[in-house]
Amino acid sequence: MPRTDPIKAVRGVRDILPREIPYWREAEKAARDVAQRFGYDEIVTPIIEHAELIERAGEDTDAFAKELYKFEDRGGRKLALRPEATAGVVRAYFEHGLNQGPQPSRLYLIGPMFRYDRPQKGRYRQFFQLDLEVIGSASAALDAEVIEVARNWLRQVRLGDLRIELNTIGDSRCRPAYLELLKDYYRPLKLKLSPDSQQRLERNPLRLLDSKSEQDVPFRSNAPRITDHLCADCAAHWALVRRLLDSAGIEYVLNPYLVRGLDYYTRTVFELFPSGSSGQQDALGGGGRYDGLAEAEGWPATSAVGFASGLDRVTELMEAGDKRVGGQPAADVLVLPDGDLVMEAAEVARICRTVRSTVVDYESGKFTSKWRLAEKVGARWVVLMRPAEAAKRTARLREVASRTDMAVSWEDLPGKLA
RNA sequence: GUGGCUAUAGCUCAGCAUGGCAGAGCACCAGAUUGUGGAUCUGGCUGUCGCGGGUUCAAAUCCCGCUAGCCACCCCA
Repeated sequence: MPRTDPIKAVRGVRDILPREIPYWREAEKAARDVAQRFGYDEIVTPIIEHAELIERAGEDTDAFAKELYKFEDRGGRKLALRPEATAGVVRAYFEHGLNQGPQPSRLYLIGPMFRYDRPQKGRYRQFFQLDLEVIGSASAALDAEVIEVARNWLRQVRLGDLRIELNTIGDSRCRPAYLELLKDYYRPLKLKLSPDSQQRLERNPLRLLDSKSEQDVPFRSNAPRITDHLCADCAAHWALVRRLLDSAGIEYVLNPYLVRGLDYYTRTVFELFPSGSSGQQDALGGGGRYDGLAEAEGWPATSAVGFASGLDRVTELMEAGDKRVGGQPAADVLVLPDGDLVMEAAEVARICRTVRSTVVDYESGKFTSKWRLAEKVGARWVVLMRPAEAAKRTARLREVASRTDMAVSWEDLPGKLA
């Protein structure tokens, strides 16, 4: 028989091992707690959507062209694995008439997203996001609220030491004129720009502002700023968002070079970073207002604002910052039979389990060395069973920390352990 | 998608330049010892050396291809 290769995980996806699970649980619980306190309802949408739903949002960006998991199902439908939550949530909002209820709808979603990207640490092809969306209101107060929810969540998972970067990118009334100004500024400099930026100049000039290339950086400080060219409504909105954040005691830094990749974004954009970091790939999350998306997807024009955060990175930082040694105990009680006491040990474990989590070490082996296992399991008590005692339905109960040791009848174990 | 680095035991890695018996620490298993305990000592197990091909008497080592991970870029909806 030829040997077959063992089948490994698909490129770019990963297993979340038991050691990491407590952080995921904690992050999710904190998200639900905070979201619910602000009146957000959970929504679950499918992982697969019509490819067109996703593609409408950003037709000619690289991201959608190259990084979308796209396939045909057996019925010939062109489908995609969702690369983000917003498009699906907005679809569901209209499709099920949430737009007919009280406005706005405050929604949150936790789940896996998929992008066919070249993998790196913290960048997986399947990754998990917490997503918040407030659909059906243009109020600046909601821009600030979403930021506050995001910040409170990160605080609750001990990542509250944040730098919140904030900017506005105008709307369909004032941005086109600004983009022309920006192009006019950069065109004479074109040959001095990086090759990437030369390409972006006509197609997506906003991205020149957040280029990381050393060639490009010197020119941007003299570039026109959107904040000097906002229409009256956008300027008022922008001022109000900042006032609301100020009065909420939320600190932020204005970053005139913070932009978002897609056209449907309007007005407020923001990103949250751990305070120490500077790299853009360290972002814990980001979001903004997207008053143009609903219309791009064929629904009535509807204002909305949202936030998304990668749970993979958040849980990674939670774990890195966790001073506690060792994991959660897997069980409180370890039953340790000495010799052939399988039936008896199972019965004693069943008794202990009425009050405490309990495991039995059924493996035969040197009795004395089994103490190590008690430590590894994190047990607080060990129940020692020897044949002579077992015959009388008694055992020795030892408390690991205090090293106390007493003879106990099986029936008294729950009382002692409680 | 582009460029670079890497892949050897469950984990962290040495060995590779200059081809010649597959190694260490940790972990695991067993034994001894410590008042039945985390320490110490002794012994042991664990390898398609990422995969495939080539060169060679001989390949973990050199060459080519592939796969995967990591770093930077790109992207970040």
